[in-house]
Amino acid sequence: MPEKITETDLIHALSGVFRTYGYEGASMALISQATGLKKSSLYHRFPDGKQQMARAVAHAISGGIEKQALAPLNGPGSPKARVKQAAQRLNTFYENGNKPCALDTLSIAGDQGEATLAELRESYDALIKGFTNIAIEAGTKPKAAQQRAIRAIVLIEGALVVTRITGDSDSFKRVIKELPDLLCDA
Amino acid sequence: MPEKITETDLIHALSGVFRTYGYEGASMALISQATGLKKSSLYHRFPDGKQQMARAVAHAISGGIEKQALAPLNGPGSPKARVKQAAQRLNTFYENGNKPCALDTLSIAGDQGEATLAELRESYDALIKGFTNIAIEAGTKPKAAQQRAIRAIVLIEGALVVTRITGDSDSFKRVIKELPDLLCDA
DNA sequence: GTCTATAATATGATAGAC
DNA sequence: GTCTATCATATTATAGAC
Repeated sequence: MPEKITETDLIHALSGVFRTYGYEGASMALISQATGLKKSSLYHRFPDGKQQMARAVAHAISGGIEKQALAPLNGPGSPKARVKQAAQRLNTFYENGNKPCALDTLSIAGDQGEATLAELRESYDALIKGFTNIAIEAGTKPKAAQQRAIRAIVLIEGALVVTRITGDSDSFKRVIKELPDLLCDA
Repeated sequence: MPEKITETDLIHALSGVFRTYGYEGASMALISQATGLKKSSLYHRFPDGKQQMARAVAHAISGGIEKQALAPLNGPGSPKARVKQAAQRLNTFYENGNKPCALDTLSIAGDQGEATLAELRESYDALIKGFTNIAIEAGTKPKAAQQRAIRAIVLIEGALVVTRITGDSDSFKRVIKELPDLLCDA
């Protein structure tokens, strides 16, 4: 008797496929393989098909960034120590730079739909917000703090692209390492 | 009577489609529309089909980066002034940050083939080489110069991703503006 | 909730006329 | 060199059994 796969595991598997192959590259065949569910079962869970799956992934990521990756930013310790912890979680989330970011691969022109793109923008905003606040707390003026936050995301996304091209995750490791100073130093 | 479209125009149109939609998203229908050639005509020019088209685009870009975008780096003027000119050409090439980079969209997992990926890596190497040399000429030690070059590419690629997500090209403009100092300052 | 089977369409690719 | 017409396959999606 087939068991019901949990929503969490399902979204995680979907996330892996969409992040790795992008929206157009993530065929139902690949998705079926990655989730262990037949196509018809996937349509039972997501009646609107691939677009709804991508939307769910983007939504889960936007929530996960706030509640998982950036959680340490609101915890105890100095701002720099908290950024260090968040950076480590980001490092895990991106598998040392070897797993693409959905903000990149899912935002490429295609049929993913405006709702998914809106969710991606929310993820971006959540990151900006988290990074900006910690930079402010570390003593940077709001406007400059936001510039630092944007710069942090630019560096993360760029390093992930470079890692994908070169196969060398050094630049990503470097960005993760520099993140605390980038956001908190005077 | 149908005229023969030039190789240059053809590659340029192909480049636009692949950069915008990625390899999987660049369907033959889209390619046909963008080039003005029917699918069979495209197969006449590229007997190996889509993979060969992507390869040709990646190859043209790797050549174009050296001979077009980075040409000012070997011209007259101070290192910083030369970088400024190259940055302007890159700004044009990326259409103020609104056109994706092939290194990003064409490197996403799919059927593009190893040859295309190898060409992308050559493009990356050409950029690294050009940026590293000018940084050395500006007085930076080779090892540090290469780190600056990598950082420059990370920033460019990251800013293009952020611009695609937000629709705001400010971060890309900023990177273009900062490029001379980034590569040449002490 | 998952499955097998099937449908309708889009896809990459080819044959042959002009 | 480009075209129309066609092919085989892969694609997204649905119907209905268990």
